[in-house]
Amino acid sequence: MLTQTTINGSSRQMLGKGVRRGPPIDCLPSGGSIELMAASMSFSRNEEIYAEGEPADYFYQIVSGTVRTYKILADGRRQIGAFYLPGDMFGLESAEEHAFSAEAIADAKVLVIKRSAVVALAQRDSDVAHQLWAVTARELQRVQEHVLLLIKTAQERVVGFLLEMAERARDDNEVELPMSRQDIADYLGLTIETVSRTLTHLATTAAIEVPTSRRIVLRNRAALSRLNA
Amino acid sequence: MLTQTTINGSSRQMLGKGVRRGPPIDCLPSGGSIELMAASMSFSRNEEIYAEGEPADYFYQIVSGTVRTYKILADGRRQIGAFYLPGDMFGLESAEEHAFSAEAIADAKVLVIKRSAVVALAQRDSDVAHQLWAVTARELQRVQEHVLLLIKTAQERVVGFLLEMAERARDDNEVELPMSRQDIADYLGLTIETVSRTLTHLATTAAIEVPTSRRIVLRNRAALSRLNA
DNA sequence: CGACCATTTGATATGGATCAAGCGATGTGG
DNA sequence: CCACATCGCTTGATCCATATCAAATGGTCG
Repeated sequence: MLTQTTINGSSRQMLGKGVRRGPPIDCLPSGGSIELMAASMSFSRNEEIYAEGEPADYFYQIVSGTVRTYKILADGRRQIGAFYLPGDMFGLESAEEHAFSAEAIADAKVLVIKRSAVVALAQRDSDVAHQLWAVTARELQRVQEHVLLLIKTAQERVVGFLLEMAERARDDNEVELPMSRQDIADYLGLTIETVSRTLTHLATTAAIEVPTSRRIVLRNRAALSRLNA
Repeated sequence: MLTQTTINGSSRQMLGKGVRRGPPIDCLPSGGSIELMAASMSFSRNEEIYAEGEPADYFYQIVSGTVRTYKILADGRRQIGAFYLPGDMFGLESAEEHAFSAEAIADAKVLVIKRSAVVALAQRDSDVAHQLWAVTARELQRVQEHVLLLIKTAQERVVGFLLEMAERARDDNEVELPMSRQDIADYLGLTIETVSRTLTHLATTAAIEVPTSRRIVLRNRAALSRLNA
């Protein structure tokens, strides 16, 4: 369990769009396996899934749509921690409370699992425990790569982002971006203008093609990899 | 087990300074608890503990000294991932192989535990499994805070670094820095000059005092916190 | 004492931010 | 169905924080 396939196979009982801040009711049969405890929830564009500082009582896995996690700094700057795509799990970052807020970027369907149930199951089933650890370790690795992105030049960051998204996409030469330029900028620690200019520049050098602002075709992987430092 | 106190209490069998790349021999009694499986190793200043890409067969915990983990980018830039102080565990970041290299900053004594032994124990003992997860989750949180540092201004980064170090020190108003300015710069994604100038500036404004280059006294926490954004 | 290394300080250059305006797509009301 | 407002994105001009290049200072060890 806790893997994409297993959990994905269990979607049922939509709690319905528009249910906000209302974590799933405990009305599901608490069978012996995790999937029986998962509830599906839907969130519309820009709807909050949870807020920073809230008790982290649930784990989440994306069924469809995209989610961003973020933090607002004291001076209003927003840092996006991650983008989560279908199959990705999120919300298990912290201990007692969420370190980041989470919002749907586009309408999203999400599986929600009670944290305590998973933890309890993990206590009995060492496989579950191991997977819990593995998911967290993978997330750790992702954040470490994010750190490496943030020390690079603007061009390297944008290229790194495109390559990352391409890797996660079906066709890894064409990326459909669910997020806005502002989201990308806040993820990369750049301004929207710099992101835009960089994309334009990459298109000028024929490394990429931008048929529509949300769709990017990687034309020259070699060149991009080179620019990735 | 896996906690600082338990493991710390078990240091024995120094494999000796100068043993390089030689993970501990499996000569220790593999009793039922982790501490019986821990070997102590010593590393001198700048000595490599493990390299990026090596199989991650061991977990480490610092007994004394300081360790830095880092990555060298293609163009020679070095990014420091973390500084580990006595009591801290490291090396459990990744799955199969180390994502970062690790070096002793100052002569260090480190407890080394076979990864497979811990994992095996975790399979039987759910407490161990839970702690394994907890340590990884805490590390994840630390890296997330590092990300937040990296999007800030130079002054905010330096102040954030000082506050972080102060928090980890005994006397949280006086910090003894085991690492060089270059290490700090590579941790913060700045140049050595900018770090130096920023410290000088903070000293000028009486927020800190720098009796020697490796010792920093926090004079005005309120001012520092304000500068931390 | 003299050499070496870490750190600081100074002068200048530059990448990306900021401020500002234009453009194209999408949607809304008349 | 068209006029217009809105929103997301791009493009342009200028500014500034930090990098870069260079040199001076200070501390440590043989």
